[in-house]
Amino acid sequence: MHISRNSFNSTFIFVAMDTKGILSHITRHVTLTPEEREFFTSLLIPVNVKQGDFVEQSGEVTTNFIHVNSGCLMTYFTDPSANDHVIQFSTAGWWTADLHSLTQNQSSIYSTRALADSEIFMLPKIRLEELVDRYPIFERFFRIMFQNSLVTHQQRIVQAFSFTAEQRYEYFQQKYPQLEQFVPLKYIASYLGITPEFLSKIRRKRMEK
Amino acid sequence: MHISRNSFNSTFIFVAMDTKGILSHITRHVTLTPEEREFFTSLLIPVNVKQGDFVEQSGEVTTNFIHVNSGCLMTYFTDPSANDHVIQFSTAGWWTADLHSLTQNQSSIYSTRALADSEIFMLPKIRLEELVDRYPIFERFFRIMFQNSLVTHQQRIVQAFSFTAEQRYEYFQQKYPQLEQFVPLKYIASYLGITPEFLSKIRRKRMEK
DNA sequence: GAAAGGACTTGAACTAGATTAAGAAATCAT
DNA sequence: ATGATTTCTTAATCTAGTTCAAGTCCTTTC
Repeated sequence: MHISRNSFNSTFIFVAMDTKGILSHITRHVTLTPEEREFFTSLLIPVNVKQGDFVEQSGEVTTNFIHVNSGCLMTYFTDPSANDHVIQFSTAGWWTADLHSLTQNQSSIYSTRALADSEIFMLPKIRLEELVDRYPIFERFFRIMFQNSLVTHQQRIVQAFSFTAEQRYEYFQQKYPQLEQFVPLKYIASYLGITPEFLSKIRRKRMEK
Repeated sequence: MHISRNSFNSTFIFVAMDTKGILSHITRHVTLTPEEREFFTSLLIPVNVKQGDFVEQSGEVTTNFIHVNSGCLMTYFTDPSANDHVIQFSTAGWWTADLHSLTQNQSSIYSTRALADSEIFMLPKIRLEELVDRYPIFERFFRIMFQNSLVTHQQRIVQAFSFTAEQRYEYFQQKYPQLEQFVPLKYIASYLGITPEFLSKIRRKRMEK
């Protein structure tokens, strides 16, 4: 999979970064004391990535939860025939992580790359463990977050099996209207589980209507 | 969808039921004090259901988490064309719930029925809220359970888009070897996202090898 | 134990979507 | 600006999986 001309860049840029966004996403679900906020933000590692950079690479063991502060990431799976399948796009406010790799300490089958210049926070797994041990309110936050994520995942499974490609495309447009404007169509096709050629046909058919 | 000859049975049978199984599943992930065990089990509503009975029906608002103590349940989605799609089989030790209906108080799009006579525990949502408020260790338990469930859901999405029907069938046989022996093939086909006719063809092809 | 309904299979015709190959349009590097 | 690389589209051909229709076997019921 090739994005722009940028090659793999392992030199992350560390910077000061605004934590308002991430805190407001958390306090939408739980209430935090100033102490909890302070400790939480002290664990975050802010990183700037450029379009095309890898954030995680398949084959390596994942050690971080990732939160997108601005920009957009894409997580994809490369099958044995070397075909890529986009699993998720993550825009501002989203979390992403390979939970299997993270919890089982096994090498990941997913890669995550930046689709645009992005600001992200990395939260190391061991820091998260300290966090929830010390402040159980974060246990609740992640419980709620995973619970909501499960709803989305279940809907995607239902759709994969009961919707046509065209219906999945319509749903995608409704749910993520901003994404289509800057994500290359081939990645959208991959996310929908179809070829770029077939997405092209669907788009033409819909234009003609 | 029709299972055996049993008709809808809304008269659940309440009985004493062994809580060893459910407690051992929980203590695999977290350690409980005797007080926590006691309080937790006091919230559970044991129910016996017969093969074919509905446990939850689409169109109604879900109010319970469900844990299977013995037997087997099936959760399915009925699409606008009245075709059923099996989402999950739940055997002993599994939890099931429509999290969307449960958290948003909206009517469920899923139905859950017993594929065999089963013993289940129902945990009302409001009781769960009391539980996690009082004993945060259960917040952790459900966080871990949802986290693990997400891994499984993610794998199913990957497979839906990158495996052929035959590969999905092979994976299903490996992962749930006991299920094929008593679950009607048409439900397995539905779970795999194919027609019973096509599953038949796959099975024949594999027999000939 | 006959009849009836459901479960599973088989085969023929069909379709959603893949593959291959090529051209057009957009983007990027120098 | 120009050439090179990538993205998107179009069209022809092909295939995995569906639909429809019929037939067999098994289970349940009276």
